[in-house]
Amino acid sequence: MDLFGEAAPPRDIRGVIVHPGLLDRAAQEALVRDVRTLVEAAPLFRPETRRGQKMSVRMTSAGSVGWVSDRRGYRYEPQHPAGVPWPAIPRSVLAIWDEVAGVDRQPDTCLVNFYDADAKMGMHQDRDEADLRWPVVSISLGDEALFRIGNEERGGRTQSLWLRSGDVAVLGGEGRMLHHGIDRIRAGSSDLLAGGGRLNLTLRVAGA
DNA sequence: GAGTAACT
DNA sequence: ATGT
Repeated sequence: MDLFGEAAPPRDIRGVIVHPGLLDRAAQEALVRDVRTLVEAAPLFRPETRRGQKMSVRMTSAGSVGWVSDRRGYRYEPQHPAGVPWPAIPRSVLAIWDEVAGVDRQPDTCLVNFYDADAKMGMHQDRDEADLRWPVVSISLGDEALFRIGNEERGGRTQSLWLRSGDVAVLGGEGRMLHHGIDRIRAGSSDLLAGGGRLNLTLRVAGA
């Protein structure tokens, strides 16, 4: 099986490297099976911001820590909000990191974000990690998503691109601290997930 | 579509 | 301010 037969050369958007079609259909289906198992152990929840507003995405995590947000702010926690440990990061997911991250260290957390047709994610930076030099790897599964990439400072010019199922993006080097977000989901654009929607897997090194 | 601001 |  050709897990990493790239359909097109990687693209560099302001230091964010996007590998279009890195994952073939079989690899995508295997990932979805692993994520379903993961979500059975650590159910999706809807986080809220510090001001108590519900986010539109539902999320969970795998790894030694998981990202959470509530009125106390953003942080990595060793347990799911329900009080259970996060499940292990699936090997199928770690293999993708090994392929594209380009560093001699494994991630210690995998954030699982589920976007329904109406879900969005505002522009933000990934900055809750102890060492911001490690790259971030983002895997897209299911419906297409309009991804916006901005600047290190808030505001200014941005570039948007559609992320498709099987695409893998790496935020490293110059791209690591850029603001980014998801503006829109193109409902019905993929049949990978039976109920529709988009799964995004974000691999990070959270600890020191 | 993209950038800014107001508001909660 | 990972909000609308």
